Amino acid sequence: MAPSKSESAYRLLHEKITDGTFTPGYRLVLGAIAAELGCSVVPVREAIRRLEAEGLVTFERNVGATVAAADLTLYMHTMQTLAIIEGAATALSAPFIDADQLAAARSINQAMADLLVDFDAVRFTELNNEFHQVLYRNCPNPHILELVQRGWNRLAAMRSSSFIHIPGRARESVKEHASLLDLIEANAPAAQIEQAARAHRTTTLNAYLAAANLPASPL
Amino acid sequence: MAPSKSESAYRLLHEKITDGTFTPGYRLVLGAIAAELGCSVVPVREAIRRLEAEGLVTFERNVGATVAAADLTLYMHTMQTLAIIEGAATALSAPFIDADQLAAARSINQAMADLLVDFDAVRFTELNNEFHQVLYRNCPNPHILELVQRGWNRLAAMRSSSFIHIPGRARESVKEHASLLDLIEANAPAAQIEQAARAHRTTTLNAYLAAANLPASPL
DNA sequence: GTGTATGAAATCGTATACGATCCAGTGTGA
DNA sequence: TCACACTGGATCGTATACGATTTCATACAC
Repeated sequence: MAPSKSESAYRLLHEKITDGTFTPGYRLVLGAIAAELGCSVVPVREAIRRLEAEGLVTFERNVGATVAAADLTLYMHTMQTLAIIEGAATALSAPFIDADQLAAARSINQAMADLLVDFDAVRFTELNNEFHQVLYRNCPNPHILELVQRGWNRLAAMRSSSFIHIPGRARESVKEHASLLDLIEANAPAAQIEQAARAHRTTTLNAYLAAANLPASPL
Repeated sequence: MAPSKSESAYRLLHEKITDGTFTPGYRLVLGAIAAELGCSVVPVREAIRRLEAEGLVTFERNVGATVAAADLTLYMHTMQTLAIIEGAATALSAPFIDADQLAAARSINQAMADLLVDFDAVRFTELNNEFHQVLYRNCPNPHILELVQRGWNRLAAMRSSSFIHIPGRARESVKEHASLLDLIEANAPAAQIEQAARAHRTTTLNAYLAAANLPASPL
């Protein structure tokens, strides 16, 4: 069955926001979106309400919706939250990661290592996303998985406007990934895996914070 | 200004779901809710979309919305997630907790201790909620605060149907609260506070899991 | 030149209407 | 008795319409 108009509108907006077509601050005008989709405003309103509840857009009564503003601080905050939740997701997923998945993760990480020679920040980021998502693909806790997804969505939405590449981090990142995979392969205790996964994201976060002359994250 | 109909509908439903009036599985019929509120269905639909995005209701196309189902597993999962996020929120808030707040927290905990003599589970739960919320009231990270709130909402929504009191936990809980407050008062490092806050919720969670003959949480 | 009133255009908020879809209960034939 | 097509009612999905609110440009007073 064809998706409902409301669903279509939701997907369209979600995609355009997360892929950077609509940058933070972009004004979402109901009528215009409805016209583009060839539908009325009612389904579009619903879609926007959902996006609002997910934190991707802000909504002001009688004024309208805009793509959620994202300053560096919010970016950091999101990274921080994501660090915590991702750590949990990875630890919970670890017992269910099979050999294929592990191999895929190693292969992605190798591709990232290869990129270090002739660096391409955009491609590196893509691979990085893939790597992380492979790890908790079969997380048994749908609630945590949903929170991780939300975190990544926010990051993606912000990245276009505030992404900075930090020299040297890429190399460390690849190493940290490898260590994490080793832990998982060795069936390390969940708490240890969680700690490693969290530390990895926190280290990245702190690199960003340092680059912006901000104090390091306390966690 | 009077809240919009959409906002009213949202608040009404949110409240009824979280306070247990509408238990999981309860069918939310658009027309009926609209009639009760004296408005049309359009604002009600928007409200339900928001609640759906927050995980409080499930929505099936052409069928309708129901209050999100909650089995014991989901309850546990939510507790687990909350443990992690709450730990972070508490740690981040600690540097901003002033003397008044600390005193308030101690006073609430004392009231909980007093309740142990002539136990009242409902009142104890209320105080427990208050205690936790005092701790991260001025968390500097709005994103984390939002996630904590979401977690509590889910718990509240589920509690009416699946709340179980575990004998003996109350006493330990009060002790753990006191230790946490001591750490905060002593300006302990954030990581240590986070660990204590997380451990507190995880211990509670594991008590529930044990009571249900389920394996303990790995984190 | 600065600040304030005014009005029109843009946009939002919601009611109403109606076709589309689902569901439960009924009847029919094997 | 059971399986299955049918049908009526309940409910959802969306278009359209219009009043309400905001915004911004313009005109005017000081």
